[in-house]
Amino acid sequence: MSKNTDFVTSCPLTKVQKIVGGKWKIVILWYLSVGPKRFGQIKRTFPDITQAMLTKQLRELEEDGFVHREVFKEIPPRVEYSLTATGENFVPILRSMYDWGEVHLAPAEQ
Amino acid sequence: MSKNTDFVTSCPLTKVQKIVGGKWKIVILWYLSVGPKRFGQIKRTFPDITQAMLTKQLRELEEDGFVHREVFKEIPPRVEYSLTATGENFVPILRSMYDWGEVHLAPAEQ
DNA sequence: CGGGATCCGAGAAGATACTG
DNA sequence: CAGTATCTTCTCGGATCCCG
Repeated sequence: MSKNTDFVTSCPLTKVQKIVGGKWKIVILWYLSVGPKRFGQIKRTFPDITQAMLTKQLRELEEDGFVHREVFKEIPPRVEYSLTATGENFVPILRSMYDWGEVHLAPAEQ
Repeated sequence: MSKNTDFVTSCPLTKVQKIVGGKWKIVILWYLSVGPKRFGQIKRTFPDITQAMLTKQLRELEEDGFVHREVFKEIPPRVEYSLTATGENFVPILRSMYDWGEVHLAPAEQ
C-alpha cells in the first residue's frame, strides 16, 4: 500500500495465481469438482504426486478457503476433501480454462 | 499416451498452467492486453522484475504463441511486444480471474 | 489410512556486469 | 534501449522414514 509498485501484488490476478499456482492445485480442484474425495482416492488418481506434496497442496488449498477437510474419527482413519463454496465458485473459471486449452492448444504440439 | 497417468499431463488445464504459471506471466499478459508495449515500458511498469527475468518470461510467452515480438531496426533499438490472436483469446479468462479475485479475495485478508 | 518430519536436488528467480 | 552472460539464492517439489 505504501510503495506504488504494490499494485502488482495487490492485483487480484496475482493473488489468484498465488493460490492456484502450485503444480498440482488446479488439477486437484478439477478432480474435486466432481464430488468429495478421500485422500487415498486422490493419491491413486494422481500417482505422480507424493503423499507429502499432496498433503501440502491440500492444506494450502484449505488455508486459502478453496477446500474443506473433513476428518472422520474412525478406525482406520478417513479424511474427505471437498470444495468449499469459494472453491465451487472457481470451477467455472477452471472449466473455461479447460475449454480454452482444448481449443487453442493442439494435442500434439511442441 | 502410453502410460495411463498421462491424462494428467495431457490435461488442457495442466498445459495452460504450464504456460501462464510463471510468476509474472499473467500480469504481463494483462498489461499487454491494453495494447502493444515496449520492453522499457514493461520494465518500468514492473520494477520488481529484473531485465533477465522479464526477457525470459516474454520469450517463453512468445514461444507459446501468446505474445508477438516486433523488432524495429533503429538506433536506439526498439522492441515492441503485443498479444497474438491466441493471447487476445486468452484475455477473457484473465478478466474472469481478475473479477473473481476481486469478489472472492478480500483486499485485507491474510 | 492418512498423515508428519526431515533431508535433498532441480529449477525458478534475483543480482550484477557487460554488449551491440 | 534492449538485451546477454554469469553467479548466487531460494523455493518448490520429490524421496524416505516414522507415527497415531
